[in-house]
Amino acid sequence: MNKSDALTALAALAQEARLDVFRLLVQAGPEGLPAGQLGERLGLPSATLSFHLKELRHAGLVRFEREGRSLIYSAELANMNGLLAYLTENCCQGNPAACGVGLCDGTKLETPQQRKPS
Amino acid sequence: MNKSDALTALAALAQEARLDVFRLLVQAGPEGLPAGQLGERLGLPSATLSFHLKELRHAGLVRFEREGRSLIYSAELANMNGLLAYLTENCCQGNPAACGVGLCDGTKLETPQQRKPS
DNA sequence: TTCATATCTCCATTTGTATGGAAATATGGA
DNA sequence: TCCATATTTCCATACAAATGGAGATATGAA
Repeated sequence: MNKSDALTALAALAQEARLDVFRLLVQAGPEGLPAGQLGERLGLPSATLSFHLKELRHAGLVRFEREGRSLIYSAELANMNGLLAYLTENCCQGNPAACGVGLCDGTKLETPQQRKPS
Repeated sequence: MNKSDALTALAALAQEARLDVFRLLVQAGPEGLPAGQLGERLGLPSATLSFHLKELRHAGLVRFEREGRSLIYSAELANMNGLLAYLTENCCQGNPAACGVGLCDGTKLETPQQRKPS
């Protein structure tokens, strides 16, 4: 995952309809869901849904395959993971053990350095 | 993490300067970095940097504390983790073991359902 | 071939975001 | 008190993204 891909993916997810669609597909898993069902569940007009699905595709976050008259969309989990890894890369000066692997929470550090919220 | 917070955080990260700033702070860890050093390392004019830091703050992704004349910014790692958790919530029909915990890659599924990319 | 279904593309309108110079504010030192 | 430093706020300009109706396209069934 490079910076440009990460930016495209983040921009794709930074939109309510697309975030909803993506999370629904993540939850659906590799089986995926047909476009029509996505639109129905989320209450999106077809033109709007199609626009957002295209954005998600261009961002590499979903794929589709045709099945009869339906297009079955599913999440690109590997790319999602690449994005998460990009965000957390070298967390805490490359000392991931210091703040928890994968989900870095800083709580295990010896000097928690408490700070007031801004 | 609710949807609205997730959207705000994603929108904040979907911008090159802010993504750079945030990753630098994630890497710096709880010690953080002064605003000036961020601007210097990333080549951002002060007004531009300040604008982006404000966005990141409002999104709950960074905090700051004053130290003399400098403002020391650091990443809100707990909120970052909340965002990642929100994205991967109920991955693969709530069967996280099926696709790897934390970083869900789908490779461990019994029926990988290979699909052509779109 | 003709029709119904599923989805997409086109496009005009509306809305929101990024940029950076200039001036304002806050802190600490002389 | 006055100045230098660090950072912010103000603001005009420029650019990008979301929406959804109408019509186009693709598939399968009769």
